[in-house]
Amino acid sequence: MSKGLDKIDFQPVTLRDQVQERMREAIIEGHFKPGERLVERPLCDQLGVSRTVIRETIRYLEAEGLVQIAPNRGPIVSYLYWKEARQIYAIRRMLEMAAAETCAANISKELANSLRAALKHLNDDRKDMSATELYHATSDFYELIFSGAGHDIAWEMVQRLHARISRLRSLTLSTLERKKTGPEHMQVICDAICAGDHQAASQAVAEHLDDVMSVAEKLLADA
Amino acid sequence: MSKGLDKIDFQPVTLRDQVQERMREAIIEGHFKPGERLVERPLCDQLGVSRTVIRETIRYLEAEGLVQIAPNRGPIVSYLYWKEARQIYAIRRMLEMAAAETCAANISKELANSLRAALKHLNDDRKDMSATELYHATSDFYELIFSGAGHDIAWEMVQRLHARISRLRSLTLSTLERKKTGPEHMQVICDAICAGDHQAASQAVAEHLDDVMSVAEKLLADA
DNA sequence: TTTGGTATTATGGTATACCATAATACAAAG
DNA sequence: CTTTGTATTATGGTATACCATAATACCAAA
Repeated sequence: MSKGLDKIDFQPVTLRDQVQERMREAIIEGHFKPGERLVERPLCDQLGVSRTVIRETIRYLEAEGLVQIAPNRGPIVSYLYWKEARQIYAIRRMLEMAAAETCAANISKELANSLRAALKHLNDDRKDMSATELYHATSDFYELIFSGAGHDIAWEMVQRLHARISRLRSLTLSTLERKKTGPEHMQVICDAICAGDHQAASQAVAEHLDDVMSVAEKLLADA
Repeated sequence: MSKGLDKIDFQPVTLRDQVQERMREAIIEGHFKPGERLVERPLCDQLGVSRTVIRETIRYLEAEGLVQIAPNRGPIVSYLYWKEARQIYAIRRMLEMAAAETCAANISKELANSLRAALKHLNDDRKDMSATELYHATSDFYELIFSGAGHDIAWEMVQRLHARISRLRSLTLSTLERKKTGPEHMQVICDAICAGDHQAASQAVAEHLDDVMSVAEKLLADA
């Protein structure tokens, strides 16, 4: 129990935040297709907010890389080519390997339990989870790894990178039905980290991402 | 020679772009101190633009991590603690090592010449360069490495990370007078890459960053 | 000195109005 | 029928004005 009263850190959820969240989700989930124009005034009507809010949101998403500005045409949903996806996977690979390694080195009883719990939750409820729920559950697992490693900035970057390629995820999921190697890999990763074997942890993450990447590559046999 | 006429890809430099550039520079150069409030209307007056532009700019810089939003107080220049700077250096280290390695593996005569030219420019004109010019010249050198490696997304990330810690740069420069190991390290890096020795290149980059990092650490003996 | 109220300020949010440009449609001329 | 020029429309870009709220500072009273 803390002495005195806890500070109330009520952070007001601004309209912007909500709009940002919704538009980001919409892009990630594929409701807006790559190249699709994001015309401001219709968006205002749809979301019931003013143009200012929409425009600020678009600026934010532009910085995140989800939206591009076509000169004299306005914002469009970013295209994603293999050329870029490949780089994104490579960066994620580095960041995740480092996080797993450090996390394994810093492993504690509690952290190990949290990791196992997250994985168990993911495996048990996999069947009756929507795509978004599954995404969040997986994300929770990885977040534990990054926070366990003290790599919160890297975690933020990974999330952003992930958002940019997440439109592929719907494809990979639907076409390959997750190939079932995903969960296995995660189990191996979890075990290695909990055992404090940083080398094995790093290795397991690398293999997992190589796998995911090769699947994605087959799908993007375009530019 | 291309057949017919080249497409003119005139991208209009919008007001936003200019304001973004100027505010980013101002933060990076330390004209705005960490924690300083960025009050919108005075900024409008100073820059001679409308609030809309300022607000959009702030959203963008917020996504970049240079600006934070204090609830019910508005935007402030982000604080920077060693806890975060350390992570940023670590990430940069990974990305730059990878870029140097790949660049060395892909080395060509022309690329080697460009690299050497960039470094020569940097060394020759070092004395009569302003801090910003020196920054840009250094940046040009690294950009060659990243583009030579085909890591343009990583390059973008490195630039952003660099912006966030660049306020330290003014400190490191002024207090240690650049210790003179910087140019030496860059020479080693350049030589290794041009020789196609990817292992040495990667190693040289790592050493350089370890060095920079240790300098920064001494300065940020705070939180 | 502490309490309480008031005035100011900055912000988030909204609504418009205006202009320049790009796309489109359409009409006129060859 | 094709080409050229023009008019319309949609849109992005910019600038202002307005309101409600929260934070702050300041001042007066107990």
